[in-house]
Amino acid sequence: MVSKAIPDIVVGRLPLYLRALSFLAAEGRQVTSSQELGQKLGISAAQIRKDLSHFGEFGKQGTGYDIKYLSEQLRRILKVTEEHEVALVGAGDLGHALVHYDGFAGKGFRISVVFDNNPQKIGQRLGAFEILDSESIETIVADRGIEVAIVAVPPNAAQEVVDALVRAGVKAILNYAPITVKVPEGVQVQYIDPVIHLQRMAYYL
Amino acid sequence: MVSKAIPDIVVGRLPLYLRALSFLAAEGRQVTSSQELGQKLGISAAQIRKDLSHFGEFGKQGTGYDIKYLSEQLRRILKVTEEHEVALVGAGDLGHALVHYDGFAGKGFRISVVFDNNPQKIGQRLGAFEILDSESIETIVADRGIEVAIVAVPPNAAQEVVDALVRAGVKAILNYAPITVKVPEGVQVQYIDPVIHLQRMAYYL
DNA sequence: TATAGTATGTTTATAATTTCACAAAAGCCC
DNA sequence: GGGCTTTTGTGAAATTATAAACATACTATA
Repeated sequence: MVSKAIPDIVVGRLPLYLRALSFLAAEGRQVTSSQELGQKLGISAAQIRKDLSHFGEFGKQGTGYDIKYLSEQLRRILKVTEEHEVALVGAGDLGHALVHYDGFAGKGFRISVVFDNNPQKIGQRLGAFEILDSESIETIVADRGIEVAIVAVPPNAAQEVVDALVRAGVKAILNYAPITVKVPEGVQVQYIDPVIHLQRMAYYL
Repeated sequence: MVSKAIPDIVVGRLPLYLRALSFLAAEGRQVTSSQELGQKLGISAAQIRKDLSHFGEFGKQGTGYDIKYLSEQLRRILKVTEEHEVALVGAGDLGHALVHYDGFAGKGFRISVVFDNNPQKIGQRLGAFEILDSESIETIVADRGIEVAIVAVPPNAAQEVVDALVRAGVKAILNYAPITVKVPEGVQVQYIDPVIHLQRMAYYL
């Protein structure tokens, strides 16, 4: 395999493979195959092999993939071997849920600072965190070298928050606000909006 | 345009168009173009026109699209003109956030019943709802003819909950639990897992 | 050690998706 | 009204993605 640009769609599937491997590992399994993984994920075995082949050779013919080894390799490829610090902006219901979410553990991310612009909330505690003033995003996020942020604010505040995060040097933003935000080249945004998912399914009802 | 099977990927973009149109409408705009929409969404103008052409002709040459009219048409196509009742399973932090989320209003969905399996929570109130026993999912969801559900329970309970929802006749499930669940033909599942999105972005850091 | 059975990695073929390019229609302005 | 500009809807072309097919390598077993 020769190093070339990897299609986004391939990179997008790697976390799914990693997640499936984690579950197999949790069941005490040692080895799996592209066929088994594909079955679990609803993806063809050929596609999984092809996706992995972009990055190297991780399996053994006749046997399959060592779950622990492939997981390690995927974590390395995805750069989630160490935990990235994450700045959370928005200490509402969703922010509350995210701070208490235990699904980040061991997956490469750790919320390490929480901001809100509501004077009633600033200085209060949210889980283990003191809620900081959104005004200080630029300085604090930049000082700590945080590259990843989650935006969980109302839609009308989202662009403003994103702008501050970008100025602070954040390179990856997970946006729960249901608006498409503008960011400069080199900054990534992904969106989570339950309405979009529900509407996609409603078409087929 | 001739009626044929519409690619899923096209259907998947329609909610994005609808969302962008809603924002333009909220700004008081009357008319837009494929170019403007594309710019806002990061999608090419040609693709938007081609996507829409699967369903009919909604624009006017030289002018563009009437925002109100196109929104109506998209809502009709997506079957979100009326609000679908949604069953929410899981009254934890995430369930709490979803019940209080105001983003569903006018988008075609309304949470109308909440379940949990924790005896401490059953019978308590969550927002406007009394939390019902998950054991009663099958009867209550079926009786009310609910077709859409949101699963916000821990991963080890998700498959079981999904099975109950399927038996109750649910046809569309939005799953926040980070596992791929098995459902029979004809039942749709979409997933929301922040870790997947964060890991996708981490690759490019 | 030979044979049958598996499962990978890669090549080839097929399918799906996106982009391009342009005719036709509509608005605008003189 | 005529010419200019804009923007749609849509075939054709280009690109990208998926699936199929297969040679090779490894395991197990007799």
